[in-house]
Amino acid sequence: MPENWRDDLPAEHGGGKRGTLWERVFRSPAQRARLRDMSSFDENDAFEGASLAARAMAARPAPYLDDLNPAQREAVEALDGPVLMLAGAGTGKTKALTARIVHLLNTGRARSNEILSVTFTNKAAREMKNRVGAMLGQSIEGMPWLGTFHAICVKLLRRHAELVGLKSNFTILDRDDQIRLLKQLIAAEHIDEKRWPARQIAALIDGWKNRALTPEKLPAADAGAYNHRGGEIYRQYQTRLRELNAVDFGDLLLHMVVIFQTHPDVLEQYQRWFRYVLVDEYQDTNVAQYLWLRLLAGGHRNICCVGDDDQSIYGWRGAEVGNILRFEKDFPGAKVVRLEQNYRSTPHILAAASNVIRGNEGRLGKTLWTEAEEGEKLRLIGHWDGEEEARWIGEEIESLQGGTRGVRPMSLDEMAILVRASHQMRAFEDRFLTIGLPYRVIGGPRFYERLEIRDAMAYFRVVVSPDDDLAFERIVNTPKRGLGNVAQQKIQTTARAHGVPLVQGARMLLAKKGLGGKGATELAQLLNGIDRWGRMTGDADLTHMELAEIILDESGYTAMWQNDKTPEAPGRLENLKELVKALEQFENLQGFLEHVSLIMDNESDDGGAKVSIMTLHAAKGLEFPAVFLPGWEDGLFPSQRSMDETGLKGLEEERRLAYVGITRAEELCTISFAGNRRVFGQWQSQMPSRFIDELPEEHVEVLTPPGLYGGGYGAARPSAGIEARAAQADAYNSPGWRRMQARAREWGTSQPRESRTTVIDLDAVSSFTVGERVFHQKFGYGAVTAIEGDKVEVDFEKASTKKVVARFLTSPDDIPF
DNA sequence: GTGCCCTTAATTTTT
DNA sequence: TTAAGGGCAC
Repeated sequence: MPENWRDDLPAEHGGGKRGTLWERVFRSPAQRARLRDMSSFDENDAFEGASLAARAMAARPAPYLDDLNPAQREAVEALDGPVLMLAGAGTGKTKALTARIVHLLNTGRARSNEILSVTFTNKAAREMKNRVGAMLGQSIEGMPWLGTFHAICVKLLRRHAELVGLKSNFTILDRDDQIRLLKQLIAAEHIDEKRWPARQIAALIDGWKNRALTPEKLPAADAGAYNHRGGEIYRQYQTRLRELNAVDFGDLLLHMVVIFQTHPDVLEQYQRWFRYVLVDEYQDTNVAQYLWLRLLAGGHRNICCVGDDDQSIYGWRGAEVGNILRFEKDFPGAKVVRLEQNYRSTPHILAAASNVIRGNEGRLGKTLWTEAEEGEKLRLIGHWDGEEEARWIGEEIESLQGGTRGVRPMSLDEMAILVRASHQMRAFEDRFLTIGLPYRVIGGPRFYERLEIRDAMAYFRVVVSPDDDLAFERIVNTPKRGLGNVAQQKIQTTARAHGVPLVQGARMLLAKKGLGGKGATELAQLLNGIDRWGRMTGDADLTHMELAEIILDESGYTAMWQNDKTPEAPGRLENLKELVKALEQFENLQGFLEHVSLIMDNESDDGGAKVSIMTLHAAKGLEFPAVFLPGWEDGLFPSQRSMDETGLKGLEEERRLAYVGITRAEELCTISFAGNRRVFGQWQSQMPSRFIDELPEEHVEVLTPPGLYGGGYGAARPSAGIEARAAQADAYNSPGWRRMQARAREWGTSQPRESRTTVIDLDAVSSFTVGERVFHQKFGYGAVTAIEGDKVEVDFEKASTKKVVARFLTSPDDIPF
């Protein structure tokens, strides 16, 4: 594999090997093109890229420019030097970005393999490739350096792996592998995994890598995290990864940054090769990505970053809004172009979104405008509880299908429900199942993250590279082979003692009869299988799909699910079939694995119109004629946790999330909240989201909440416990209640005149002091011993010391007896 | 070694 | 409430 790497680079740097084998194996050009697009090493790209550029140049006139509005055109034509394209929601960002690539080719500034364009998701990369192809009027070949940060870093790192102590065929670990590895290290360090979960250190390490911190550079404060062992575990983890010849996702970037920083010659090469750099969704870059970009663009400064500071919603996973806010300082003399003409939403929707986002400090600032007709105002409605909200939205969706209230009839495909947290989806799914409304959930566990798929892939991994220890560990006792903890321990010990991979260790263990009975027989059989399947990879008479099936059948994996009687089993078998089908598009198992470790998405849909349900995060970049935004309640949205953990910063990110939500809507946007909601099985009263106050009234229509006037209002009320009664006293003084009242007066609409809604003032209950006496429904009385964000450690009188969420604690004084 | 029960905790998630 | 993971008993 590594010998192909030069082909992505300009001819003077190598290349030359033309794909003879390639052509022999794949007869149709279309098939070759598809494969090239998917596999990670692109033979011929340099060659085809150059010819594509040449052809593009021949077509001098630039009709794609005529399609652009003045701002877009300005951003497209400013080819040299740093450019920041501030692209508001729905302002034709991708169009401008693709036009810019085409323009670079068309003017002969760069050949297609000299342009580095990075995105965050594979989906975005795919779309860009397609659109560049469409604009050029030919297929998508020849943009070898258009891809995600991670995909591009894999390609680069494979070439320079030895500079960071890896071999170029390193494997990429996913989250599961990462956790498994860390658990081993934690156990070896005799750290109590219950008190210090592996997930926690994994999150810390991810965070450090996002900030481009190697173990050596880790500040003392960080190293002291995780019970003073964080830095040490991190160091061990990195060492272990090197031993395994593996990297995690964070490493892909981190290693490249380190290489660029410590090998100026390498960096210089790439600075010359990538004559133009383009970055999509710049507001989502983390420190490592930022450094990587700054290093690469450091010479010529031909960097164009596209983004929208108002849509930065990934701070919790390391994104730094600061990167985009600071752009002009980082690149003095940068040209900043604002795309403000919106082609998506009505004026009402834009006005509402703008007014909400105005509440944030330190924005770069944009004013979205549109030529669209006025359309419907946003609609706001309150409900008694979450179930009623789901019921109402279900009915509303059905009436929208037929056309209602002056809105044209809409297909279910044109409607979406966007929630803050995925647990909110349940109410809708339940409801829609009962009324038979077709829906699809977007996001959620991805195809390649499913248990059976990961197991199957672990089998493939072991077959392709028998020293993949993590994969071997995963499948050694799946299906059950009588190789439990003890047997696995023995294999580990033997392998460690001889410094060999587990598969070999297992062999040695068998050879010296270190394992008896059923386990020994089964293990021998498995090892034989791995051997045999491995040899079959070279068998010309066997397609890799057939091989995959053989592996899954002979290993007993398929049988395991066939014998499984749980309701999920048939679905899992179905998924396995799909997996084998997916293999078809690849040259061999190896190529497939390579691809899959980076590309974890799969959207299969059986057609038919459906309402989409997804989180606000998943909705970024999408648009729908009709959007429902349920659950606008303080604590849920904005999320209490977000505010507790990061304070104002968190609140502002939540506000951006609100902005993203509203701006997904093209024609109709409906916001709703519920007065009561079941949270962790307990009824809780909610107050309307503070973001509702930020909606400009002249653009909002308040719908009369029907449920609040019909009979059974009191009857439907869930039984109020002590907590609820305690809070009732304060209900009429709570900010939420006052807000509702004020609203109703102001807007002259009929908000509930009388409500038995019991509102707990969340601000009041979450502030405790050390030493304070508190009450917990389950554990009784206790004294606060420590406070950590929204978690409070309490020494309970009738139970041990526990960490509990502050929300579940009350001050004893509040409870009227 | 497997299976069941109990404890525990509970946003957002791409690569 | 529910889901997942760990510990314990068979």
